[in-house]
Amino acid sequence: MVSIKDVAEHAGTSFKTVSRVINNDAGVREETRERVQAAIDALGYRPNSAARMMRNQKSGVIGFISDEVVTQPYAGELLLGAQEVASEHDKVLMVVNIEHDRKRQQRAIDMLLERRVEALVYASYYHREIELPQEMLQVPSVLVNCFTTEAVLPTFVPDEVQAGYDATRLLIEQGHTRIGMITLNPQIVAAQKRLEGYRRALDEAGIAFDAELIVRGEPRFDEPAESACVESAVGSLMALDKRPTALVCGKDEFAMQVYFLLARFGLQVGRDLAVTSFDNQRLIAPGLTPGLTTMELPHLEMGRAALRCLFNRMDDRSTRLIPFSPIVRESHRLKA
Amino acid sequence: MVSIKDVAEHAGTSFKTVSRVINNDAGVREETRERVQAAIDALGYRPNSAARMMRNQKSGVIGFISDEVVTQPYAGELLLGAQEVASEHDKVLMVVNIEHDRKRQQRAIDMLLERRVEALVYASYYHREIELPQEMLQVPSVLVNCFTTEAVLPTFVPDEVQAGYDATRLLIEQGHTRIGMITLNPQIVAAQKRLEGYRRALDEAGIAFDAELIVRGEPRFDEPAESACVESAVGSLMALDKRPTALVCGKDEFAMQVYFLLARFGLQVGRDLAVTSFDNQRLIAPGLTPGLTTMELPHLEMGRAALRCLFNRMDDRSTRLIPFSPIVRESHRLKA
DNA sequence: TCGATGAATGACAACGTTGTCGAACATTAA
DNA sequence: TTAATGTTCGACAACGTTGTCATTCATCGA
Repeated sequence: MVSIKDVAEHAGTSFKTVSRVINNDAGVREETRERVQAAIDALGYRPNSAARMMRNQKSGVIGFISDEVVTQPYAGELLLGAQEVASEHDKVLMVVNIEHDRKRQQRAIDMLLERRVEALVYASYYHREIELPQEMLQVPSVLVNCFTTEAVLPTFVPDEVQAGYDATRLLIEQGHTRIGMITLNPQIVAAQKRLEGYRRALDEAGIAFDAELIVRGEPRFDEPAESACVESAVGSLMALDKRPTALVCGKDEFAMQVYFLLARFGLQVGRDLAVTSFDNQRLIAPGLTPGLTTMELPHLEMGRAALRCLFNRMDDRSTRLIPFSPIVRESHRLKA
Repeated sequence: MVSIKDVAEHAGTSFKTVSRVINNDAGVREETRERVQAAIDALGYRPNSAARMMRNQKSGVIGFISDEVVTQPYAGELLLGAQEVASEHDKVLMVVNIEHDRKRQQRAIDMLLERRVEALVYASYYHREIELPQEMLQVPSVLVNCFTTEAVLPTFVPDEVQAGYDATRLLIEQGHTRIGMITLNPQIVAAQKRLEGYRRALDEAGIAFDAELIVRGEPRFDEPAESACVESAVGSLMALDKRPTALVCGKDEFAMQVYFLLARFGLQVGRDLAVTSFDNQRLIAPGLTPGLTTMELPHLEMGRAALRCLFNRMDDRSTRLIPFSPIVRESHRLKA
């Protein structure tokens, strides 16, 4: 590889002068600068970042550890937001997908620390508690879409309670009082907190909570995977004496299935049942008829916020709740 | 940061001996090795990869340039396959999303070359022709899911013709002879080649091609975005004197809409119309009833194959067609 | 003509590592 | 005992860069 010395020889200067030129340092005669620049272009010289890193003791790299952010639909936005802010600060992300694997996680962290990352981001694709790799305390770090029992790092998570509240409010405002909910696996944070938001919205509106209206759309971690879960959930709601007139779905996939399942009862979303949901999956939500009103997870914004935090050195250990965006289409209101 | 010299001092040896220990070089007395190891652990020493890179003239990094692989649903699998093979060879990927932006692309390439990547991967999220950044010829490179007019690099793309053929075959084998097709934007490769495969399957089965059965599900690049495109496509198919009994959909999203739209005509997928499609979007295909039979894009395999090619130094400029996987569910056959 | 001043440039060390070579020491054979 | 051999270890240079300091050279005022 061509080095600063080769350029110097070609330009007939000392290599230090070349260094000055590539760093735009003052104190180089214009004529010399041009001569050096010509040599750089002629030889196709590129500064060696490894050498720079050694001198400057800075890598310019931020480590991004994710369980499966990259492979999960829409969650990649998180990465996108992070990349955007990083590159504004002339940093690059080094992304490693560890796939929930302990060994890979350790290897990833070792590798990143050996590369002298200036900071670490740990991102989960779904909101959950994690066991913090202790090495993360050695460099400025943030958690995104995940958290630890005791808050030891700046943490950015979606505001699930608010989202549950908003999704329910949209229906209440349309006059509904019998509002069903198809929940996610109750062991995950989103399921619990969104239900909490749902109850808060009912309370506030003076609507009594009815446990019959809460049904599960997916199995618990310890239960066998079951494809018909949403089907039986919808079935049990429809079997009620007083059927719900509106439904909050735990995710857009549930909503999609609801659109289909309703047909069995001669019902239609948007005519007989109002629906809201969570995620705003681009593949599903806009393509349904009527378009699905859904709460979009703030992935992009979490990615951005986390990196801004790193650059602002706000290592205050606090947990920031990032709001969902309501994507209002038609499914939450009924047409006569 | 603690260096090899600090460790040496702590262990009472020369720093060269420490180097030998961390590299597992022969010729270190067991007792010395243990003493050094203890010092390493005590000080929390980690080798500085920048210094190693300088000495060894190797970065251990492979650059991965993508337009939007990360943000697009399922296409992240491509990245996953690449990462898998890379890490088998003790290399790390440095991923940069350039979002179809010329400047970002240039910045990304400069950055990667300055970091002395050992190879470059250029991946597009949808199969298309690209303009090759000339700098890619400076290091071993491969193209994934994209290609150049003149083949100058090893290229890995999905076998669209075969997929079109297979998707159609599945229906022909069920006895269908009136097979409609909802195509993607005809300006993209997938649309053209899959249609070619469709025609080949018909020819082979002795079924006459009928242009009326080919309708467009999405606008061309130069047309305004239109959400009702699939709707009118299905409408025109249903208005035919001889309606098709089977349908090949350009993507799972089309299929999803078809499931809904059919209801307007009192028809049902799986009873009145057999359907196949492309992509196997995890969010959609398994959740439809009946389950959608669809051709899965070989993203994972393309990622793997591309990196294997890099490691095998097979820079033969040839184009490798990677086969789709037929994901057979129920939608391609009709129940009485 | 001289020293003083400032601008332009170069010599050198250092960053942390590994390859090369030689030195020190122990062991073996004669 | 001596020489030969092998084992263990350290001194030194080099990788490509930038910061520090010194040197060269032209210019200027006295």
